[in-house]
Amino acid sequence: MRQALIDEGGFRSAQDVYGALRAAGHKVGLSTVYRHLQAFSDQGEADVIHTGDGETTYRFCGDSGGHHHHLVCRRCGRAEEVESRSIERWAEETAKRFGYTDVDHTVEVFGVCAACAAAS
Amino acid sequence: MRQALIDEGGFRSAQDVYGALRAAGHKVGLSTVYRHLQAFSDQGEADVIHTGDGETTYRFCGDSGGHHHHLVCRRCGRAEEVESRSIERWAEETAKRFGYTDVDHTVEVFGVCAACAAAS
DNA sequence: GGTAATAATGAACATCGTTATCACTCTTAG
DNA sequence: CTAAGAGTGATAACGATGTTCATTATTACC
Repeated sequence: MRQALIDEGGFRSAQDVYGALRAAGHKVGLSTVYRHLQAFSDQGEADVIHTGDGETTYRFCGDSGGHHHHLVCRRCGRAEEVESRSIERWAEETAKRFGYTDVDHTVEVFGVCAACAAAS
Repeated sequence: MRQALIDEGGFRSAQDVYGALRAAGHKVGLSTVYRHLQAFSDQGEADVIHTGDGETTYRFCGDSGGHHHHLVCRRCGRAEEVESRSIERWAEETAKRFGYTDVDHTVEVFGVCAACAAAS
């Protein structure tokens, strides 16, 4: 199961993973997929991105615990882990300037990867 | 209706707006609220943020068309419009470095505003 | 090995936000 | 006044996710 998500490589929705597993012949329930995906996310083993259309997508992430963001291909879901100290600093500083505390932030960059661009 | 969203001040879900209108005595349907909110968003009159728990929140935004991000209070929904040329530059540059095109990005900062922090 | 306790599973159902239907009303043009 | 068109809202439909619970797999202990 863990392997399934790893194999997918990019950000995938629960239903995607479920479909892939079923297609591969595994008899697995949707509930189980959701459960595991959430567990992975809770343990920091997987990164989560909420797409604009209400889907939650997961991706196995080696750098557990490390704070980072993603550059995601909106066609195939492939993602690069990116990091920027300056972004973190900017967020902190901006929040402080307006008197906000307990700060958190989401930063995701979407685009079309070279492979997908070539394919079209 | 437009006024209702303006009055709310911060990011509010369709259901919130619906509730506020009903509470104010207006007889309005949920469908209509959704329709208008989406229309505002389409016309760029309102900004949209998808919260982590699958809700879509809207906020009336003066700076129509201008690209900006938000510093949002996760308690009361109040929001400050923030802007950072450096963030835009970083996103562009990062995408280019990995060969991604047709780039877009979401940047939202969440925290607890001074008022809400004081209230607790 | 055998057995009891425990955890994991998955089918069906519940929920929640959102969207589509469609009859009805309100407005506008003639 | 009347007919056409737009807007409205109650309700049903929908898709993603969460929960329930009986069944199955696993582990611990004898």
